[in-house]
Amino acid sequence: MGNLGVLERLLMDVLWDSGQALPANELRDRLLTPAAVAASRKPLATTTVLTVLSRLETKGFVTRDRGSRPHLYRAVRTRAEHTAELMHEVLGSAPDRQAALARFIGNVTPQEAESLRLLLSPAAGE
Amino acid sequence: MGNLGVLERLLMDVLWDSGQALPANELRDRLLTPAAVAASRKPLATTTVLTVLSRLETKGFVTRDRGSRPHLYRAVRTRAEHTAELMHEVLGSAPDRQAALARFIGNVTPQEAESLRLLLSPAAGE
DNA sequence: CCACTCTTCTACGATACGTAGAAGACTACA
DNA sequence: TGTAGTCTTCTACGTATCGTAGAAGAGTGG
Repeated sequence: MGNLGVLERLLMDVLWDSGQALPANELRDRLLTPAAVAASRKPLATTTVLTVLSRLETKGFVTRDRGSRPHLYRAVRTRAEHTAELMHEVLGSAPDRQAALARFIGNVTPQEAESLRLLLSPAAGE
Repeated sequence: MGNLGVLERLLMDVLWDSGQALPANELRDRLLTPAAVAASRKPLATTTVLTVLSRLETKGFVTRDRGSRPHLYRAVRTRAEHTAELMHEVLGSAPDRQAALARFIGNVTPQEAESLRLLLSPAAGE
Protein backbone atom coordinates (compact mmCIF):
# COMPACT_ATOMS: atom_id res chain seq x y z
CA MET A 1 0.00 0.00 0.00
CA GLY A 2 1.51 3.16 -1.25
CA ASN A 3 1.40 6.46 0.42
CA LEU A 4 -0.54 8.78 2.65
CA GLY A 5 -3.17 11.40 2.02
CA VAL A 6 -2.71 14.98 3.14
CA LEU A 7 -4.47 14.67 6.46
CA GLU A 8 -2.99 11.28 7.12
CA ARG A 9 0.42 12.73 6.59
CA LEU A 10 -0.31 15.73 8.82
CA LEU A 11 -1.30 13.43 11.61
CA MET A 12 1.83 11.36 11.21
CA ASP A 13 3.86 14.54 11.33
CA VAL A 14 2.26 15.52 14.61
CA LEU A 15 2.96 12.09 16.03
CA TRP A 16 6.51 12.12 14.76
CA ASP A 17 7.18 15.59 16.10
CA SER A 18 5.76 14.76 19.49
CA GLY A 19 7.80 11.63 19.86
CA GLN A 20 5.20 10.11 22.13
CA ALA A 21 1.83 8.40 22.16
CA LEU A 22 -1.11 10.81 22.08
CA PRO A 23 -4.90 10.64 22.34
CA ALA A 24 -7.09 11.69 19.45
CA ASN A 25 -8.17 14.95 21.06
CA GLU A 26 -4.62 16.03 21.60
CA LEU A 27 -3.83 15.23 18.00
CA ARG A 28 -6.81 17.20 16.82
CA ASP A 29 -5.61 20.22 18.78
CA ARG A 30 -2.04 19.97 17.66
CA LEU A 31 -3.19 19.94 14.08
CA LEU A 32 -3.96 23.63 14.50
CA THR A 33 -0.50 25.09 14.63
CA PRO A 34 -0.24 28.77 13.72
CA ALA A 35 1.19 27.71 10.38
CA ALA A 36 -1.74 25.40 9.78
CA VAL A 37 -4.21 28.12 10.65
CA ALA A 38 -2.43 30.49 8.32
CA ALA A 39 -2.88 27.89 5.62
CA SER A 40 -6.58 28.18 6.43
CA ARG A 41 -6.92 24.75 7.91
CA LYS A 42 -10.18 24.49 9.83
CA PRO A 43 -10.60 22.69 13.15
CA LEU A 44 -11.63 19.10 12.65
CA ALA A 45 -14.22 17.02 14.44
CA THR A 46 -12.67 14.48 16.75
CA THR A 47 -14.39 11.70 14.87
CA THR A 48 -12.60 12.79 11.74
CA VAL A 49 -9.29 12.38 13.47
CA LEU A 50 -10.38 9.02 14.84
CA THR A 51 -11.40 7.80 11.43
CA VAL A 52 -8.09 8.75 9.94
CA LEU A 53 -6.23 7.20 12.84
CA SER A 54 -8.11 3.97 12.29
CA ARG A 55 -7.07 4.01 8.69
CA LEU A 56 -3.49 4.68 9.66
CA GLU A 57 -3.68 1.76 12.05
CA THR A 58 -4.98 -0.49 9.29
CA LYS A 59 -2.15 0.64 7.06
CA GLY A 60 0.31 -0.16 9.80
CA PHE A 61 1.52 3.37 10.40
CA VAL A 62 0.31 3.69 13.97
CA THR A 63 -0.53 1.38 16.83
CA ARG A 64 -3.06 2.23 19.44
CA ASP A 65 -3.01 1.45 23.11
CA ARG A 66 -6.54 0.30 23.84
CA GLY A 67 -5.66 -0.10 27.49
CA SER A 68 -5.57 3.58 28.32
CA ARG A 69 -9.00 5.03 28.26
CA PRO A 70 -8.58 7.71 25.80
CA HIS A 71 -6.77 5.39 23.42
CA LEU A 72 -3.21 6.41 22.81
CA TYR A 73 -1.80 6.49 19.32
CA ARG A 74 1.85 6.01 18.53
CA ALA A 75 3.81 6.04 15.28
CA VAL A 76 5.10 2.59 14.39
CA ARG A 77 8.18 3.83 12.57
CA THR A 78 10.16 7.02 12.95
CA ARG A 79 9.87 9.58 10.22
CA ALA A 80 13.41 8.89 9.13
CA GLU A 81 12.64 5.20 8.83
CA HIS A 82 9.51 5.93 6.91
CA THR A 83 11.27 8.28 4.54
CA ALA A 84 14.12 5.88 3.95
CA GLU A 85 11.68 3.07 3.34
CA LEU A 86 9.80 5.12 0.80
CA MET A 87 13.02 6.01 -0.94
CA HIS A 88 13.92 2.36 -1.18
CA GLU A 89 10.50 1.60 -2.50
CA VAL A 90 10.91 4.17 -5.23
CA LEU A 91 14.39 2.96 -6.03
CA GLY A 92 13.20 -0.62 -6.06
CA SER A 93 10.63 0.18 -8.70
CA ALA A 94 13.37 1.02 -11.15
CA PRO A 95 15.15 -1.72 -13.09
CA ASP A 96 18.15 0.54 -13.54
CA ARG A 97 18.98 1.12 -9.91
CA GLN A 98 22.54 2.14 -10.62
CA ALA A 99 21.49 4.82 -13.07
CA ALA A 100 18.80 6.07 -10.73
CA LEU A 101 21.25 6.25 -7.87
CA ALA A 102 23.69 8.12 -10.04
CA ARG A 103 21.04 10.65 -10.93
CA PHE A 104 20.01 10.91 -7.35
CA ILE A 105 23.53 11.56 -6.15
CA GLY A 106 24.02 14.09 -8.89
CA ASN A 107 21.41 16.27 -7.27
CA VAL A 108 22.16 16.22 -3.59
CA THR A 109 23.55 19.31 -1.95
CA PRO A 110 27.30 19.43 -1.30
CA GLN A 111 26.64 19.15 2.41
CA GLU A 112 24.60 16.05 1.90
CA ALA A 113 27.18 14.60 -0.41
CA GLU A 114 29.69 15.10 2.34
CA SER A 115 27.62 13.41 4.96
CA LEU A 116 26.84 10.60 2.57
CA ARG A 117 30.56 10.10 2.11
CA LEU A 118 30.90 9.83 5.84
CA LEU A 119 28.01 7.43 6.14
CA LEU A 120 29.58 5.21 3.51
CA SER A 121 32.97 5.13 5.16
CA PRO A 122 34.24 2.02 6.94
CA ALA A 123 32.29 2.68 10.10
CA ALA A 124 28.78 2.21 8.76
CA GLY A 125 26.62 0.84 11.54
CA GLU A 126 23.02 0.32 12.44
CA MET B 1 1.16 16.43 -8.72
CA GLY B 2 2.02 13.19 -7.12
CA ASN B 3 2.46 9.87 -8.74
CA LEU B 4 1.26 7.50 -11.40
CA GLY B 5 -1.46 4.90 -11.49
CA VAL B 6 -0.77 1.31 -12.46
CA LEU B 7 -1.60 1.64 -16.13
CA GLU B 8 0.07 5.01 -16.36
CA ARG B 9 3.19 3.48 -14.96
CA LEU B 10 3.02 0.51 -17.30
CA LEU B 11 2.85 2.84 -20.27
CA MET B 12 5.78 4.85 -19.03
CA ASP B 13 7.72 1.64 -18.63
CA VAL B 14 7.03 0.69 -22.23
CA LEU B 15 8.15 4.11 -23.38
CA TRP B 16 11.22 4.01 -21.24
CA ASP B 17 12.16 0.52 -22.36
CA SER B 18 11.70 1.37 -26.00
CA GLY B 19 13.84 4.47 -25.81
CA GLN B 20 11.94 6.04 -28.67
CA ALA B 21 8.73 7.83 -29.57
CA LEU B 22 5.85 5.46 -30.28
CA PRO B 23 2.27 5.69 -31.54
CA ALA B 24 -0.64 4.68 -29.34
CA ASN B 25 -1.31 1.45 -31.17
CA GLU B 26 2.24 0.30 -30.77
CA LEU B 27 2.08 1.08 -27.09
CA ARG B 28 -1.16 -0.83 -26.74
CA ASP B 29 0.47 -3.86 -28.35
CA ARG B 30 3.63 -3.69 -26.33
CA LEU B 31 1.58 -3.65 -23.18
CA LEU B 32 0.87 -7.31 -23.79
CA THR B 33 4.23 -8.83 -23.04
CA PRO B 34 4.18 -12.53 -22.10
CA ALA B 35 4.71 -11.50 -18.50
CA ALA B 36 1.75 -9.12 -18.66
CA VAL B 37 -0.45 -11.80 -20.18
CA ALA B 38 0.63 -14.22 -17.49
CA ALA B 39 -0.50 -11.61 -14.97
CA SER B 40 -3.87 -11.84 -16.73
CA ARG B 41 -3.73 -8.39 -18.24
CA LYS B 42 -6.35 -8.07 -20.95
CA PRO B 43 -5.87 -6.26 -24.24
CA LEU B 44 -6.92 -2.65 -24.02
CA ALA B 45 -8.90 -0.52 -26.41
CA THR B 46 -6.76 2.00 -28.21
CA THR B 47 -8.87 4.81 -26.82
CA THR B 48 -7.99 3.67 -23.36
CA VAL B 49 -4.33 4.03 -24.14
CA LEU B 50 -4.97 7.41 -25.73
CA THR B 51 -6.83 8.65 -22.69
CA VAL B 52 -4.04 7.63 -20.40
CA LEU B 53 -1.46 9.15 -22.69
CA SER B 54 -3.36 12.42 -22.64
CA ARG B 55 -3.31 12.37 -18.88
CA LEU B 56 0.38 11.62 -18.91
CA GLU B 57 0.88 14.54 -21.25
CA THR B 58 -1.06 16.81 -18.91
CA LYS B 59 1.05 15.64 -16.03
CA GLY B 60 4.16 16.40 -18.00
CA PHE B 61 5.42 12.85 -18.28
CA VAL B 62 5.18 12.54 -22.06
CA THR B 63 5.16 14.86 -25.02
CA ARG B 64 3.42 14.05 -28.21
CA ASP B 65 4.45 14.84 -31.74
CA ARG B 66 1.27 16.06 -33.36
CA GLY B 67 3.09 16.45 -36.66
CA SER B 68 3.34 12.76 -37.45
CA ARG B 69 -0.02 11.38 -38.32
CA PRO B 70 -0.32 8.70 -35.82
CA HIS B 71 0.86 10.99 -33.04
CA LEU B 72 4.10 9.89 -31.52
CA TYR B 73 4.53 9.80 -27.78
CA ARG B 74 7.84 10.20 -26.07
CA ALA B 75 8.86 10.13 -22.42
CA VAL B 76 9.93 13.56 -21.21
CA ARG B 77 12.41 12.27 -18.66
CA THR B 78 14.37 9.04 -18.55
CA ARG B 79 13.31 6.50 -16.00
CA ALA B 80 16.47 7.13 -14.01
CA GLU B 81 15.71 10.84 -13.90
CA HIS B 82 12.17 10.16 -12.87
CA THR B 83 13.21 7.78 -10.13
CA ALA B 84 15.85 10.14 -8.83
CA GLU B 85 13.37 12.99 -8.86
CA LEU B 86 10.87 10.98 -6.90
CA MET B 87 13.50 10.03 -4.39
CA HIS B 88 14.39 13.66 -3.93
CA GLU B 89 10.74 14.48 -3.52
CA VAL B 90 10.40 11.91 -0.78
CA LEU B 91 13.56 13.07 0.88
CA GLY B 92 12.46 16.68 0.62
CA SER B 93 9.28 15.92 2.49
CA ALA B 94 11.29 15.04 5.58
CA PRO B 95 12.55 17.77 7.91
CA ASP B 96 15.28 15.45 9.12
CA ARG B 97 17.01 14.85 5.83
CA GLN B 98 20.25 13.77 7.43
CA ALA B 99 18.55 11.12 9.52
CA ALA B 100 16.54 9.90 6.57
CA LEU B 101 19.65 9.66 4.44
CA ALA B 102 21.42 7.77 7.17
CA ARG B 103 18.57 5.29 7.34
CA PHE B 104 18.52 5.04 3.61
CA ILE B 105 22.20 4.33 3.34
CA GLY B 106 21.91 1.80 6.11
CA ASN B 107 19.78 -0.35 3.87
CA VAL B 108 21.48 -0.33 0.50
CA THR B 109 23.19 -3.46 -0.73
CA PRO B 110 26.97 -3.63 -0.38
CA GLN B 111 27.31 -3.35 -4.13
CA GLU B 112 25.26 -0.21 -4.17
CA ALA B 113 27.17 1.21 -1.27
CA GLU B 114 30.31 0.65 -3.28
CA SER B 115 29.01 2.38 -6.37
CA LEU B 116 27.70 5.21 -4.24
CA ARG B 117 31.16 5.64 -2.83
CA LEU B 118 32.48 5.89 -6.35
CA LEU B 119 29.81 8.34 -7.38
CA LEU B 120 30.67 10.55 -4.47
CA SER B 121 34.37 10.53 -5.22
CA PRO B 122 36.21 13.40 -6.91
CA ALA B 123 34.71 12.98 -10.37
CA ALA B 124 31.07 13.67 -9.67
CA GLY B 125 29.58 15.51 -12.61
CA GLU B 126 26.32 16.11 -14.43
C1' DC C 1 -15.90 13.08 -52.04
C1' DC C 2 -15.73 8.74 -49.67
C1' DA C 3 -13.94 5.19 -46.73
C1' DC C 4 -10.84 4.43 -43.30
C1' DT C 5 -7.97 5.61 -39.50
C1' DC C 6 -6.89 8.33 -35.68
C1' DT C 7 -8.17 11.59 -32.04
C1' DT C 8 -11.15 13.97 -28.91
C1' DC C 9 -15.16 14.15 -25.93
C1' DT C 10 -17.86 12.31 -22.68
C1' DA C 11 -18.87 9.03 -19.35
C1' DC C 12 -19.12 5.43 -15.85
C1' DG C 13 -17.47 2.40 -12.11
C1' DA C 14 -14.08 1.69 -8.47
C1' DT C 15 -11.12 3.22 -4.93
C1' DA C 16 -9.03 6.34 -1.66
C1' DC C 17 -9.51 9.96 1.28
C1' DG C 18 -11.46 14.03 3.91
C1' DT C 19 -15.15 14.81 6.53
C1' DA C 20 -18.47 14.04 10.17
C1' DG C 21 -23.19 12.62 12.35
C1' DA C 22 -25.58 8.99 14.93
C1' DA C 23 -25.48 5.49 17.82
C1' DG C 24 -23.28 2.47 20.98
C1' DA C 25 -19.74 1.53 24.87
C1' DC C 26 -17.47 2.89 28.87
C1' DT C 27 -16.43 5.71 33.16
C1' DA C 28 -17.23 8.33 37.06
C1' DC C 29 -19.86 10.45 40.18
C1' DA C 30 -23.99 11.12 42.77
C1' DT D 1 -26.58 1.64 40.52
C1' DG D 2 -28.48 4.96 37.44
C1' DT D 3 -27.33 8.75 34.75
C1' DA D 4 -24.57 12.26 32.53
C1' DG D 5 -20.71 12.91 30.07
C1' DT D 6 -16.89 11.24 27.29
C1' DC D 7 -14.86 8.29 23.91
C1' DT D 8 -15.28 4.97 20.11
C1' DT D 9 -17.33 2.65 16.31
C1' DC D 10 -20.42 2.50 12.33
C1' DT D 11 -22.14 4.36 8.52
C1' DA D 12 -22.18 7.64 5.01
C1' DC D 13 -21.44 11.26 1.65
C1' DG D 14 -18.69 14.30 -1.54
C1' DT D 15 -14.68 14.74 -4.34
C1' DA D 16 -10.60 13.42 -6.96
C1' DT D 17 -8.08 10.08 -9.42
C1' DC D 18 -7.72 6.39 -12.40
C1' DG D 19 -8.96 2.36 -15.48
C1' DT D 20 -11.85 1.67 -19.01
C1' DA D 21 -14.08 2.56 -23.38
C1' DG D 22 -18.01 4.07 -26.76
C1' DA D 23 -19.58 7.73 -29.83
C1' DA D 24 -18.67 11.32 -32.47
C1' DG D 25 -15.60 14.37 -34.90
C1' DA D 26 -11.24 15.36 -37.72
C1' DG D 27 -7.85 14.33 -40.96
C1' DT D 28 -5.81 11.55 -44.98
C1' DG D 29 -5.37 8.79 -49.12
C1' DG D 30 -7.39 7.24 -53.05
